[in-house]
Amino acid sequence: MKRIERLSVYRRFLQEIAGSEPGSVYSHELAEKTGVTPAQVRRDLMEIGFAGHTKKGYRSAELVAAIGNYLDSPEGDPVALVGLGNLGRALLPFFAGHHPKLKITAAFDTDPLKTGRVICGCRCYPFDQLEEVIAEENIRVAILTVPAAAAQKAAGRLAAAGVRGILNFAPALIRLPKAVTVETMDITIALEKIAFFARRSGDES
Amino acid sequence: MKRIERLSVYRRFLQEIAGSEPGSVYSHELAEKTGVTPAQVRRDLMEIGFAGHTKKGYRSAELVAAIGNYLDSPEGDPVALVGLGNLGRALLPFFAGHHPKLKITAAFDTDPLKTGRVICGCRCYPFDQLEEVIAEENIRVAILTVPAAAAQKAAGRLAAAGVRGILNFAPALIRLPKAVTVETMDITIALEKIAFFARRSGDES
DNA sequence: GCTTGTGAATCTCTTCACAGCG
DNA sequence: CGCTGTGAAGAGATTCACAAGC
Repeated sequence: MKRIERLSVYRRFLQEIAGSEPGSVYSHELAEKTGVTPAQVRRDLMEIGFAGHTKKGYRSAELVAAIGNYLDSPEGDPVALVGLGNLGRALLPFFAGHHPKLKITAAFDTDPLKTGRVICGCRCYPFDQLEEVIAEENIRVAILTVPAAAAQKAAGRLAAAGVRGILNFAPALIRLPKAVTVETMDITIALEKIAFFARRSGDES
Repeated sequence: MKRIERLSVYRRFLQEIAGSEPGSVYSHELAEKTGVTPAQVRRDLMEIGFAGHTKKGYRSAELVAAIGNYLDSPEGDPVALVGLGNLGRALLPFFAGHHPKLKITAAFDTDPLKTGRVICGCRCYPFDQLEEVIAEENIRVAILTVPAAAAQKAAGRLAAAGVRGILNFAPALIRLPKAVTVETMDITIALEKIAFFARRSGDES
């Protein structure tokens, strides 16, 4: 559902301007600043049951709260990071302290040189302890940054351990029961797509 | 267009199994292995004008060639990497030598400590030389891994320098003339979405 | 005049289902 | 038979367009 992503984007924009604005936004402002149409903004907010006021728009602070109420789990979600290669290690500082509800609290790797440490406030465990730690910390969300060949197996273990959502960076198809949400961010495929469209538009050379 | 992504995925699968297969694939095999429906596979291949043979499926080697012919620019595309923070540096080894058509050939950063070097076969330039190097190497595709606050400005310079497609990792809306393709991979928003669905399914605690 | 809220229309993408063929 | 190719139906998501309210 794309609406969920848009709601995140609306919220981020509202938080960025918080303080320096009159307390309300119109659908066309929100739309303009987030790259969608005004009708879409209104439809999205309607869908989560948030009402505005004719002529006065939507109260910003309340809207942020409403979106948070809709999207976030109240206590926040601990996140596991599986795979401490280049990409995995780069993601740790990306999230460290940046998000109020999502925190990477445990990382896993098979390489003993990488485990036992604490990086960016995140404790690194050997891969063997995956089930144990996930159960202990009640982790439901994971980021997967292992090599493609190891992805399906790791994902299966995550799901079996209780994880319900996986953000997968490995260029591999992951097959899991549909109760588990898997979103694959495949950088190579995204680049191939972009190169394709880049070639299409304004082809000169 | 999602079809482009699926074609990339089909190709990758076919390349992975190349050699260890009978030379042909059926739409249902390809579908099964890439997570789509057989009808979709047939429709996609039809759309790029690749014909199979009733009862014998699609010739693998020719299909790979047809997809390549459709997707790739024949000479390959040099890619610029803008921003050598944690994420940018992690992407260099990710691509180094892994893709026959897409190679990161130039990287840029404002920090003089990071420039002047060659990392993973990619030369690092100061940000000032962006226009110059992009013109010289005829770069059309870029990956943007600068902080959100710098993203719009950097994207604008890239577009002005001739870049036609940008893969943006900065959590920021980028506004450019529509002749430039921008695809934003927003990790935070993807995680928020996954956490949302993770909470929805199998909610127990 | 300006907004929001929303049914209806539209557009886009996916799947169905079957003719045609080896 | 079992498979491809594809028109037609279907499902989703987006936009239109306008009533209602300030």
